[in-house]
Amino acid sequence: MKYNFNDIEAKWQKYWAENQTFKAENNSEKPKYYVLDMFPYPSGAGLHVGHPLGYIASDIYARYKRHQGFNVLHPQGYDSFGLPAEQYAIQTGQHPAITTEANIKTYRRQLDQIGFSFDWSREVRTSNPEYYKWTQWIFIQLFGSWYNIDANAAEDIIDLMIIFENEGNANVNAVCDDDVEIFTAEEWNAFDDIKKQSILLQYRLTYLAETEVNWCPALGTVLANDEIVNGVSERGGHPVVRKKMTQWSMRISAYAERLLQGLETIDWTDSLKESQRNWIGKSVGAQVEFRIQNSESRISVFTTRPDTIFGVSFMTLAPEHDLVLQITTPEQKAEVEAYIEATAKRSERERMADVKTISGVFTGAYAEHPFTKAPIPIWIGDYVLAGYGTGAVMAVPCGDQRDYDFAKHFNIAIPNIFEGVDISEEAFADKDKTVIANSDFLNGLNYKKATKRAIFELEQIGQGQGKTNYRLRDAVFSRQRYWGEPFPVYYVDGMPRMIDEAHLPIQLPEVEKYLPTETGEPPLGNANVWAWCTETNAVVANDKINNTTVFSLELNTMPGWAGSSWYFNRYMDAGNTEAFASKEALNYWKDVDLYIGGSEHATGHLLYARFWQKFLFDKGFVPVDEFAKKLINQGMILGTSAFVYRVEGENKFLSKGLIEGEKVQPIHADVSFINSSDELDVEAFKNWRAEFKDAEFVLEDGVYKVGRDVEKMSKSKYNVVNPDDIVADYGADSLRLYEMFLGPLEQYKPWNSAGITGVHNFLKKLWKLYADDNGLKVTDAEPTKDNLKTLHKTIKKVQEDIENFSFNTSVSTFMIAVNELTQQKCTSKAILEPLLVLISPYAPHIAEELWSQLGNSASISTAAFPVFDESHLVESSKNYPISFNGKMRFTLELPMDMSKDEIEKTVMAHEKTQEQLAGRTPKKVIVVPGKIVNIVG
RNA sequence: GCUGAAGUGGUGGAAUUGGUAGACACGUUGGACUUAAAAUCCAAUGAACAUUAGUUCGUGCGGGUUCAAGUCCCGCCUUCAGUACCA
Repeated sequence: MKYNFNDIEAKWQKYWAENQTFKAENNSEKPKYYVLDMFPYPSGAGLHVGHPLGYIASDIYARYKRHQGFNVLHPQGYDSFGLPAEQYAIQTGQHPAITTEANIKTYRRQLDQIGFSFDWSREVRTSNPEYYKWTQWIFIQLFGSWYNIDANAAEDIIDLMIIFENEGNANVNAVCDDDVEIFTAEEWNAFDDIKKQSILLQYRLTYLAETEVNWCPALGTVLANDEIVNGVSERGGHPVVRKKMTQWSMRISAYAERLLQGLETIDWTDSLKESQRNWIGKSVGAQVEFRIQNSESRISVFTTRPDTIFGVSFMTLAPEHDLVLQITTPEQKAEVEAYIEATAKRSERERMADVKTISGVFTGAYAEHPFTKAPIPIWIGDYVLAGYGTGAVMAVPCGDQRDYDFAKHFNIAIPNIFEGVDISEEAFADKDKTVIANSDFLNGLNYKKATKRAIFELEQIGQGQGKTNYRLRDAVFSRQRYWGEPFPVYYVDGMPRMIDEAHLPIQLPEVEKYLPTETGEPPLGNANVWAWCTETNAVVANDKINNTTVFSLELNTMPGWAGSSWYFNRYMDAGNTEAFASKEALNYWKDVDLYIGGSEHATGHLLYARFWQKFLFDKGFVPVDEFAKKLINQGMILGTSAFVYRVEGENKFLSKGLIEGEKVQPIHADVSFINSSDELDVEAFKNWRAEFKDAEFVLEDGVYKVGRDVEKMSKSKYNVVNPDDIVADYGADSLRLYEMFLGPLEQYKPWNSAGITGVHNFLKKLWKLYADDNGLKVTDAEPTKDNLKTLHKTIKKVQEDIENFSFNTSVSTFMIAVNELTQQKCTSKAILEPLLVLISPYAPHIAEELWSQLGNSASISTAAFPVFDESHLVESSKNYPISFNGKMRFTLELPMDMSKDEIEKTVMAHEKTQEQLAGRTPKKVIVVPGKIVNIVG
């Protein structure tokens, strides 16, 4: 019998699929366990060896939990809406659905051959209408809800309307737009429908609002900040302008505090929680109102240092601030307008990057200090961001370095309000050491007391109150793209209405072109006929052929994170057509027990998903308000790129050792042309591309050496290693073991195919332990003491490793176990059978094959995890290292049951000890039973 | 700047949390088998000196605590990741 991995793996993959071995049941006597991977976007390039890393880890854990007797849910699906398929459609005209379908086929084939224990009967695809029906449904729920701060939960918008009808909105404590007007019940009832709708929109959890965005006219879409480089689009280099657009937004800010608090209840990595905390950016302080001289308006500022209110010597407004043009004096008008224009030209990113330049303009206007009534000059400056707080600051130069720098630069006074502190060189911002001076009623108080007092006094005169501010902004939810979820929205008199749930899903219409329309509408505007919606249940909608648009439909689509914000709930009951999942399924599975994925989603997907989950929880649709108990970030597997060096201006390549002092241009060479000694297959490289065909190669020692560098694996860097090749050459089990063996799961590490022979050899040795040319070697022989010791040592270590997610060390443990058992010539079934169960999460195919060879008819995945028995590890004696002054000298074997005193006596009487002491008397003897004896002196 | 993580042989990485540093694997060297190669097996492999024992030095750097420090404390350096004019 030979270890023929290709046949074995194909055989068991087929068996698992046919027998639905890993199908999870929605009700079971067993305890539930839900292991989830972040689902992939099926890109056209297929999988590289880096992608399966997290899936292998989660698969090991899922298989382990099955052995432990859990009912394990381990699903997989596709985040199948996304930009690349749309880009491809723009270039080729091929419908993104076709591209996506083809890519998914490739992904599925690649995943299948690695032998994952996914329950494919629950597969989800975010681009399937049966799936996005429920994404649209959740959107409708958000639209129909508002956030009640008193209840600290989302509530039905109808309840809010009832309050408005009965008592107006004066006492409503809601998260809503800042500029909501106050009205009485009578006023509300007198409003017309449009007015009512526009007010409600200011309360809804998803709402339409004018948002300032980066608009790229050439691409016809909004760009995120990181898609802009030096003021032009990253893709194509087209100009980008700041533009106000009406967009859907998600009122995630309503959940800021709960998103922050919830972090305490979940077992996620500290770095990830910290990222989310920073992103939410809570700061506690006060909102202060400043009167403006000769004006009815007031400037509202947020400050974390109300204790320094007497140190204010100027105010700064963001250039975009609403009041700027209103308060600017005629003398300063020209200068201010020039400044505003200059800053508007710079992208937000440029402004952020350039922190050193101090710029600003005096408006000519003065505010009035709330207590001293002294005039305070009002400036504008681009170091104040319109998007944070109120877009205005009270500048306290003695207590804030930026204010200090600004004051110095423009020669503004810097009054000192701190006791015993020198501020001639820099501002003093140490809250803990603060004692206030020159500040009227705050004199002599520390930071904490002064803050409290200042807020109290501000409240007394009606010019401020305590306030908590969050950095977290509401999330823009509209995209001018084709390949995303359509909104279930139509417009009547400019007001959005939801399409009745009965008509969901609103399917994507067919379009000729995937670009924006000539009139600048999003791609969905290209649809000739798109008929869906209903006011009085009649079919009405955009129909360009008959020109019968009755109610226009929303033409934007949802962003990529819409579908991924709730998919974990869909897996619980993926086929349900009545609800996104049944109550029974949701109550049974509840939440994800273990979630594995990349840390790059820290402030995107993982925050939005928590937000939606909390919303669904508030509305009673899900039983828990955090969707994932534990989360692990797998590191990335990087590629080792290879470089050849072309002499500039010539078609001549120098070997790595010869480039010193030469002007060469490094060019990526495909890593498949490189052997394990970094030598280039020159012929293969020449045939790669026409431009290299006639190139000259300067060798060293008869070979061409390439340079190497570790980079992200990517097609464009020609450093991609395809798992298909590894599986063909070494088998899926080798790939699985090797990916784990490479290093700690969370770590970033380069792929290096050279080492895979190590784990492959291990699998061959494992096979040989069970079978040789004459067939199966396993017997019913009684296990020896050594056999049992090896087995139980391995059980203990492997169990600990899996529970700590140190999968890399258990691979070593297996190697040691197999080496020991081989040396012990172990053939005992009582040892070799449980050993297979230990190995099967890591290398399921070989384990399953040998398991069946041993005469088991059911899959190994139904076997129980072996029980650790400590008694096999207890020894009768132990080698004690004997050290003198901390330096190891020799070891002595002593019985385990010896007492401390007896050990000391025996050691001191030993001839080697006497030899070492050479007649001297030791000062001290330290005995640590089971560990070491140290003789000092 | 801030936050988080990490610095151990030629390489990837172990070290039961303060107890014989370098497990396991790759690589390298030597050997066996073979006409030869591949495959397989065996041995050596942190450094220096001694080449028989052995000795000394070694976990980014400098201190400290301890009988004993990769591990704990203080002060630095470097790398990676995230984030950034947040009032």
